[in-house]
Amino acid sequence: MPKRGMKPIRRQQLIDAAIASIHEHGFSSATVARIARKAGVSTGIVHHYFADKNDLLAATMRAMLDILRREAVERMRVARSPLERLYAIIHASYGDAQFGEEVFSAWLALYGNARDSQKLQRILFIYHRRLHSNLLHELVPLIGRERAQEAALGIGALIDGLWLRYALTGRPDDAETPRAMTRAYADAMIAGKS
Amino acid sequence: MPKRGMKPIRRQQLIDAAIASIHEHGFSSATVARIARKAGVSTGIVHHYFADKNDLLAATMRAMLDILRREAVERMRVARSPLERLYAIIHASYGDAQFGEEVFSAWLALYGNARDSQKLQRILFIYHRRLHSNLLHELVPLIGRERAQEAALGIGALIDGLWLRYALTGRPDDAETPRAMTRAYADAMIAGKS
DNA sequence: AGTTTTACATTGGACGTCCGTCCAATAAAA
DNA sequence: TTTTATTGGACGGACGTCCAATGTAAAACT
Repeated sequence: MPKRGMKPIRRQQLIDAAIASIHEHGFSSATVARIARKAGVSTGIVHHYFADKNDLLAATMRAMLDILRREAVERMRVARSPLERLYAIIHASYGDAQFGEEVFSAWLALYGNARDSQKLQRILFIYHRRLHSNLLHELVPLIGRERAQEAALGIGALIDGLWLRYALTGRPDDAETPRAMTRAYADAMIAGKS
Repeated sequence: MPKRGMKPIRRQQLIDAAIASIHEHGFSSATVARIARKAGVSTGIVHHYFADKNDLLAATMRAMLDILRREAVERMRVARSPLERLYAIIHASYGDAQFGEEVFSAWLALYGNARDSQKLQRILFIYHRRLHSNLLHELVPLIGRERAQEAALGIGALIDGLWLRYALTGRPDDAETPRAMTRAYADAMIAGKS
């Protein structure tokens, strides 16, 4: 069975299995054995492709962020104005790819357990900084640097908050409602006084 | 040393210790032994006052929600109009008592690990339902039932989102900024068309 | 008031379980 | 023959839970 160049395939399989496991039984029940079994491989293989369990978890989180990033880049490429690019970021933040229920709970679980590991904390910090920076970049030409700061904070928070609500109530099929609400909030922040 | 009626005292001590432990070393490192040691008691006592570890965790979460609830009730008692009561809910949601860094990370950790336990999930669900219901009750007389639904969802989400940001960046000293932003959002939702 | 009894508080370690990690062995492709 | 992929179990450690033993304050009794 063994062929060469299995590395990227197995890594992806294990990442997918990790997401599914966290979703099904929760973070603390997502053991190496369970993840391996769900991926259809033995437990030993995990440590052949990842340094340890935490490394797999970090890779899982990075993979989720990468989906998000790629979708945002793609959508911003075709946008032609700051407002359009702002909408693109908002649209991508509720991207279909990550609007699956599985990715939801996995993301949330890693959120809650980030304090355990320096690595996870760092990845999370990068996500926040990038989202804020992207929002800020489009907002500044619209409303100036000062008000853009607050607007970026608010829009980012609303994205996370709506996300959280949908993650917990488990209604991942409807991505357009939170998108429209976030756009409306952005409009209000842009039009609003001070 | 043992006196009668230690039950409420020890329970509170253990709950406080649980919050502190989760904050310091993360959720998965908050073992029964560590919590007990931080409370200054032996490990056995934990199972004398709580059914098991999960029961202690659930009680911890309930205690945090109770602080929130009491503060909201207190503030709404003196409010005289729907808008004032809406502001009271918003104010209480960033209450000083729970704006401590410790409570922050504990809350977040329990969020992320809610899927493990039916109990935690239920408590979290109750919190969301209550917040939404309270917001809705004050919004309906202002903008009608239909638009109130969306406004309540958005305000609740913004509260959670801003909370999350402050929890992760760890800046618990400034409670007034998120309050003002949430009030501004509420104003926009009330004034806005659609 | 002094003594006994009762009920509770508390300890600290034993027990069984489960987990992450490691490793020797095997198998297949190059 | 060499390299890579993969297995499955062994190992040590950590954790939650349980329990027998001990100490003490309060109540009951004489």
